[in-house]
Amino acid sequence: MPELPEVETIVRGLSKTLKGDQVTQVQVLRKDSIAYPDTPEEFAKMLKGRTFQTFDRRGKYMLLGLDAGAGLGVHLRMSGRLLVRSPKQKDDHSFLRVRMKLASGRELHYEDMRVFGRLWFVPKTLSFDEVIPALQNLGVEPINGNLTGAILKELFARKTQAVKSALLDQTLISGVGNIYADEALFLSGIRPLTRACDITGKKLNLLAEQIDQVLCSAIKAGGSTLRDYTDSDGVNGNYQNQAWVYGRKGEECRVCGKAIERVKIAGRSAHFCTKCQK
DNA sequence: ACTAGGTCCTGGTTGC
DNA sequence: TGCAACCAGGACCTAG
Repeated sequence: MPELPEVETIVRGLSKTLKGDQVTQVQVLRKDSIAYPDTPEEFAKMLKGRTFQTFDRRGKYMLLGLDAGAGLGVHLRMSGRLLVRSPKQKDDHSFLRVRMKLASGRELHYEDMRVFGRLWFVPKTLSFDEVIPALQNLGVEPINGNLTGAILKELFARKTQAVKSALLDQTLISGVGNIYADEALFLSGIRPLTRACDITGKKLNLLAEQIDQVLCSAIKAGGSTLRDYTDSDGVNGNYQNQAWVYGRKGEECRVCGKAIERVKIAGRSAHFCTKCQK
């Protein structure tokens, strides 16, 4: 499940390999994967002939700028992948949802087992924000020092929900998902069920710092190794091997040795250490 | 205004 | 061994 670091890694990869390449043919194999325009035919027709120029990320959204003022938005959700493939490669295409043939002779594949991810074509007459309304409501980018304890204090001031749920709310903070939320809470010594508004200033400073830290470390490591995640070259990242709590239910805490607990919070699993997190 | 829960989707896991 | 039921999870929608 790609979160901010994985999306950032993919965008950086694509900017190196895809810049200047042109889409010569578009094949939509699963119409559900297209969020805009309404029909796959329109999507294919509009995207055909466009050239990739810029590569940006906002939260977990990829924003790819095309020539003639157009754009392509991509959200991978759970299991989406955006991969540059050589047509000679004998890959498993069972999850291929959109195939984009390129002038370079390569193919850009959108693969997505669970079909939760979406692609948006952004015509020159509209902005990314207009085509993908959720972009307008995204919260603060939590890396590069953007997120501070003071900001968290303001965001959490009236939030009675569990801090874990607040961290996953993309309108508060954009890009944090289940893995890094659990990891940042562990590193901050905060239990995921703590009400967001009950966390003190000092802890909020630490939490802001750890969120930034854990995301940047993952970017440096090339993103997480997850069930469904690979970068744009199809190479696995390697962060997961270092996970403190995520996916480690019943295993020993790397700090104190106590068994890692897992609970459900608002429908999401949360992993934590009862001794290290108070 | 805010929060919790259901929904989508499919391969993997669990349980009978 | 075989098969059905259940599970994971991000964002969106609805209900309370």
